[in-house]
Amino acid sequence: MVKIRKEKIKIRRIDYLPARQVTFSKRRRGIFKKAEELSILCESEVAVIIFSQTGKLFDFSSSRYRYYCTTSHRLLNSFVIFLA
Amino acid sequence: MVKIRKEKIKIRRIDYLPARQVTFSKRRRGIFKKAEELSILCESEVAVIIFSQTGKLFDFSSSRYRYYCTTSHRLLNSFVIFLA
DNA sequence: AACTATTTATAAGA
DNA sequence: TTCTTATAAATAGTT
Repeated sequence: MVKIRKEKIKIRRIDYLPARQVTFSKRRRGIFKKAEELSILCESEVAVIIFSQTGKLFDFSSSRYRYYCTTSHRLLNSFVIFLA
Repeated sequence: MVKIRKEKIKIRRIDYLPARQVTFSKRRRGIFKKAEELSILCESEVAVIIFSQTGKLFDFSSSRYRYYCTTSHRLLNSFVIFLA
């Protein structure tokens, strides 16, 4: 039996770590999907860069161009370049 | 009277320019909203970079760090940097 | 990972 | 560009 959500969630930090991790995973996939759809529907270039709280990098790019995304974990430093 | 959508849209290029522009505007806002929500809910850093078909840059970043996003319109060249 | 009621996004119009 | 509204899609909470 599935317990039902009765009201909208508040957009604030999810304190409980396991729930936060699950939401991170679900919504990250959601954004990447939206990004890909936008790029196809509107023939545009879309890139998404996400750092988890632990500094892990997740990225998506629709680019047909040369594309580079990297991170130095310790420095939480990243960059993305598109080149036509 | 609002005409009703009867079925799901296909994810393919929208040929009719005005419709493509409207969709671009709506979905761009949607992604930025999702990006902000993810960053708050999961205390993560999220950046989104979008080029319209005409090369105009739209960007969002949740970063609390130093952040830079730029484009050379003519070259369709962009980069983003996060620095902790 | 799967389920599902509810919320949210959004396509087509106005 | 903003508002409307019905439908599609995302997703929170749980299993």
